Amino acid sequence: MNDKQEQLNNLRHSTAHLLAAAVMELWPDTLRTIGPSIDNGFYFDFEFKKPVSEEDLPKIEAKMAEILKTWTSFEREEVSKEEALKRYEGNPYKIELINEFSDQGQTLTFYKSGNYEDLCRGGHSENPSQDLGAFKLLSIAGAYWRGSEKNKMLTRIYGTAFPTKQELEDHLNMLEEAKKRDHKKLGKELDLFVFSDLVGGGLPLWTPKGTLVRELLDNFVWQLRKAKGYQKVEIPHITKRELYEASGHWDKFKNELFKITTREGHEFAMKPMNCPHHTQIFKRMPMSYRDLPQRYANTTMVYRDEQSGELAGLSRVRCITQDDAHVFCRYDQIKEEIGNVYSIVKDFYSAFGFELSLRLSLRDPKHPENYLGQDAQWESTQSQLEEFLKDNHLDYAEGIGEAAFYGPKIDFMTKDSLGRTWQVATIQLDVNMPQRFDLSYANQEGKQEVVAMVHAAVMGSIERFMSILIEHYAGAFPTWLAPVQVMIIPITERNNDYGQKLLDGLKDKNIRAELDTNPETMQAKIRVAQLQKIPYMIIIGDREQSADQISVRTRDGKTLELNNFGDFLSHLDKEVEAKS
RNA sequence: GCCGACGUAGCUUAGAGGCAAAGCACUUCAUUGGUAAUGAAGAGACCAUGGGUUCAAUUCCCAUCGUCGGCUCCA
Repeated sequence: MNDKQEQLNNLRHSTAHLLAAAVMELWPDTLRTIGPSIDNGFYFDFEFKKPVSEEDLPKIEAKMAEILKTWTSFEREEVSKEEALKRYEGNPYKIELINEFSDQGQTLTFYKSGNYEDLCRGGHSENPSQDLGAFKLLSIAGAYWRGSEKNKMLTRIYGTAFPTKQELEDHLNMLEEAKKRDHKKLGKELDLFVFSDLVGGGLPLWTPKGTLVRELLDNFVWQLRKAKGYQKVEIPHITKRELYEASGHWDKFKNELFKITTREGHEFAMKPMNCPHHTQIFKRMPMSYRDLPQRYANTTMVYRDEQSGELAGLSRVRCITQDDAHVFCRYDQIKEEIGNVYSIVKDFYSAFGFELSLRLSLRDPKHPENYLGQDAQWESTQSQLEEFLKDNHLDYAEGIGEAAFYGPKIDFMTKDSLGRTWQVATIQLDVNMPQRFDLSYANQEGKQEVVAMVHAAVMGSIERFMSILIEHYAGAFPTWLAPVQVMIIPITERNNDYGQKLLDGLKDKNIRAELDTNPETMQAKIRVAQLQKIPYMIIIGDREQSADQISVRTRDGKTLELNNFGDFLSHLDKEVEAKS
């Protein structure tokens, strides 16, 4: 962490103290817990005796400003366990922390400014009354004590703080801007997907335009995969319970499965993932070492019974379209296959100018019961992924406990418009499923050996990828992805026939074009096309028609320097080919 | 699932214990224009659903469903 970041964290942590001080003055019977700095600000968790609401935030902010005047420093004080416990009589949260810290042999410290002091390990602004002040309380939310749903739910107040008012204002403006690119809002405005109360929450319905974009994306992934020797497979969306008992999914995820009982009483489930189905395709006949790798690609929906409170637009749904693939290979082929997947992922995301961060998702050694297989297996698969990352000089973070229950992963993450991180692509190395399903091949000596399985998704969930893509482009898709690429706008009805001729010409070249013959002004038609973020508008009046020419406006409001229809077609061709 | 906020026309929103409003979109008529909204008229609402309080509930209360922001979970 650099100095600047540390100073910012200190500033925010100090502002969190200030928040707690204000709350304690306003409602003295409140129980304080903890208040760290976070990515874009800070929070503080309280147990209020009387509920507070967002309407109270201005009042708290005013109190904070008042108290701040008296804060000239943060004074550190070392305190004995007994003394610390005495200061927090009646606050079980602080008592729990104090006992825990002192059991670990930590020195207990308090930090005091003005009349407010709090148990705290430090990291504060040196001159609070000068440095603090550019802060804003943002929202109120519930949060479990210490992040466990077994614990009591506390009230969390989120806020943000910056060194200057200007930076605070810029940040708040950014949040406003982000709301405008919210995929839920744009999805409606651009007519990409809808939800229906009758169909149910978390089950998006895709409109013609949205479906088109999904298909274009999936085709792009397929082009990249095809070049690496993948083959398409297809599977049913339900299966007998026994398949998941064999895979281990039933044990681990039975509560999240949509279950079906047939009229004869047999138990089926909607598939929540595809790997077990794919194993049965591999298993259809004896395989030789010469047959490997078998690379199966399958874009298909999976269904998971997510808790209702977790659903969020397209980011978290109950039916997920995965662009899934499974590679069954020999152990000596693992490295190359992982390299192939990585190269597909890289090519795919760079076409959109996405920044990806990588995470090596490892198992949590403290909870072996959450994972299949033996320690030695995990050490081997984890180190293979790590080696791959190092060999390719890739920056990554380690995610302990982020592995799948059957194997470690390399996860690719990106952010939405509000800066929330989401996982998109994933590469998973799995030696457990092949054992469980007895997936083997005959080696050169004719002996049976177990295969390794590489699970790979490029977009991950198409729904989630769409949400991020919509926000990334603020709805203005690049031309190759735009549902409507060209809108033809005749200035008067006299020009409609000429417009139709141009439309036919565009359709002949497989360009997605429409003709706006509404009896509106040209300005109004331009506005509609503009709001739909259509990349190109062909505007034609008597002038263009008589000269057999066109005038082309882009959605940036510029006019293209060409007026020959043929020139425009080759301009489009080049742009779509370049995929940018 | 948990905490909190919110559900009014296709969309965005106003409203108040006593006949439910506006803009956009839609339909019709007029207008035929030069790079982000031509004008007029019309139609469109079980005010999320189910209970309760009240002479009277879209408004107040309770429950359910849904959405949003978090928390938890995420193969």
